[in-house]
Amino acid sequence: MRIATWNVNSLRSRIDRVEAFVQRHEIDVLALQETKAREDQLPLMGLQALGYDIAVAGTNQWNGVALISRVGLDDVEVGFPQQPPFGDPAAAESRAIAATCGGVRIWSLYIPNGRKPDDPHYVYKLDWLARLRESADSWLDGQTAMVGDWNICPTDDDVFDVKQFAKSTHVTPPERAAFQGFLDDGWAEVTRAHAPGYTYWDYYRQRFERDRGLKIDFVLASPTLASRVTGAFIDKDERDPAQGTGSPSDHAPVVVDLS
DNA sequence: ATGGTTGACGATCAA
Repeated sequence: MRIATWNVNSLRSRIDRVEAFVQRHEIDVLALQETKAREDQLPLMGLQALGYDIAVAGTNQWNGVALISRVGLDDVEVGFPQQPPFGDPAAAESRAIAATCGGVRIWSLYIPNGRKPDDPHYVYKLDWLARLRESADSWLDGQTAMVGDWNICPTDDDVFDVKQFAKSTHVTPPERAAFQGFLDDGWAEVTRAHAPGYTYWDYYRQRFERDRGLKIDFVLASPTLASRVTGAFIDKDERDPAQGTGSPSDHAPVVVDLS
């Protein structure tokens, strides 16, 4: 089975790319983030015609997650819709959706960005991660994957220039500790060993062309699922403005193969 | 410190 995760930065504007991507790589399950639309706005007929079932969560233009599967899509669950403490409904919505696909429980996650370390959204990010970790502990026994945009660079190697991020989110010790907490609990990050390199490049300053990016998209697997991983790769072509139709997402998809 | 780019119920905000 082949699964993938992709922060698509608007599913409406990227639907042609998504359809081409799942066909090109014969993807069985695709987790999407930043879909940026309600389900009734999404042109999903093409994916359905290709044999995919679709589950969508999200109602605003910033967040939104989805799961697309051609190997079953059962027991769909929308997770962690709690309001942030400062009461910003836009930040609260639709950051997690789960389904069982081909016997694997898959969570598509869009961890809160945090904006700035002194912003209330940063507190919300850490709180959200703590809540996810609490729930995730009970999922370790199964064949479970938590995939998506974690908005954390776990190591200095995951940032093109650490000095430039001195006053930024994604690299602060509390964020890294939050990520490490999942690993301490027994989750395995299964993409890094097979697929080094960045997964995100900002749109401006020709960051992609100069390979000045971040590694923030990860697949965390429960022990039994991790033992099934045979490979992984980052589809950098999908981030290349010179390839495909229209502008690319600022993230590249990450693909993982399971035995 | 600022700017640069992209997307969306666009006249700014979020990333």
